[in-house]
Amino acid sequence: MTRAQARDTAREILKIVPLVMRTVAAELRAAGELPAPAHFGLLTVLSVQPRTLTELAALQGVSLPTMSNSISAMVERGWVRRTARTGDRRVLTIDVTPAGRAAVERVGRAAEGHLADALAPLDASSRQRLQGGLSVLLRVFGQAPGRPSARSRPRSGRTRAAPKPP
Amino acid sequence: MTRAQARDTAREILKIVPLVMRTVAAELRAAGELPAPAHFGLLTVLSVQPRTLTELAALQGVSLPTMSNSISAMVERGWVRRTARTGDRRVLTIDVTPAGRAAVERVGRAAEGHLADALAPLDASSRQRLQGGLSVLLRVFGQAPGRPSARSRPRSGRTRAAPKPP
DNA sequence: CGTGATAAATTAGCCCACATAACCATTAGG
DNA sequence: CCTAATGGTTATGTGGGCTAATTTATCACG
Repeated sequence: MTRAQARDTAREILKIVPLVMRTVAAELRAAGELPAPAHFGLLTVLSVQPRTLTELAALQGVSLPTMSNSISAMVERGWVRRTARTGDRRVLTIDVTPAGRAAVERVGRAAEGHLADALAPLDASSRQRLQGGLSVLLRVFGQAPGRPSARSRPRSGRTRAAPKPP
Repeated sequence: MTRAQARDTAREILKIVPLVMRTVAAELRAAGELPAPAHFGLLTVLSVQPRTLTELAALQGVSLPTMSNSISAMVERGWVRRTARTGDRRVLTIDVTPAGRAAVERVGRAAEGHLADALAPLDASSRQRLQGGLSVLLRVFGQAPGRPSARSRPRSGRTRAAPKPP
């Protein structure tokens, strides 16, 4: 892809993606599935197999605190569980509950119901173009590129002022 | 498009679009262009021609208060201006300042720079699929569907009975 | 020509997603 | 042991989105 093509495509993405995002979010909101837009991908990932928090954060391209908070919210909704099933007691394994699987089903159907009206009039050619484009997007953005920073705090070890004896 | 196809596509969109959104937002944030993801489309729309707040809200598919706040933020950044140039003194016309046009240029270039690395390895076929898919998305989500928002408040003149029950 | 409905925009109050910085708890290794 | 590294959580801030309520201006009409 040439530079000029990359630029045009970048601008297209900047223009279109937020629009799609808002539309989908609004539809889910209207369907009473408030907290879905960001949690849906998470649930589908976890449906494949349980993961640790760090894995999830890397897969979704968000920071660890963000993922921790998202998981907390989903735990409160009863969609996932935090369990410590490895030998290392630091790591938590997140897995989906039956309620979580049901939620994926439900949100998927809600989204379908609302998007179908917009998508239905597409002819076969357009549908193929859309799905082809989506698959390319998945390949390009598939797993959180570009945030190599995460784990490299200097932290000179002198931070410990008041130790806390239990 | 069949029902089943619509459902699959809807799920794809739910899975991919937030990913793309986050990635792009993170890149712009890292580039020091914090407030861009949602404002970029706005600036490009306004670059074509000035608009009123209500028009903008409808075009972008957001509520009027949201648009008002976004515009306020952009006014503070010096990217757009609010002027009252119509006969109707209720309506404000929003137009882009030279600084706003420069910002579009700059953000476009920043996004290009960061997306180019991801997009460049695509072959011609993938690029065409991507752009084809984007154009379909634009057609489908092009202008805020779904929010007919039939504001049918049960009108009752000046009733102000219980505004804030704690 | 008032008066009440409607329309355009703003303000106030809330929620969610994301980020950093700082912290606690555990493990690894000299 | 003691120190560094690793996995998660808490604290705090920012921004975009919403609804409800308010303000200001225009319009329809008896």
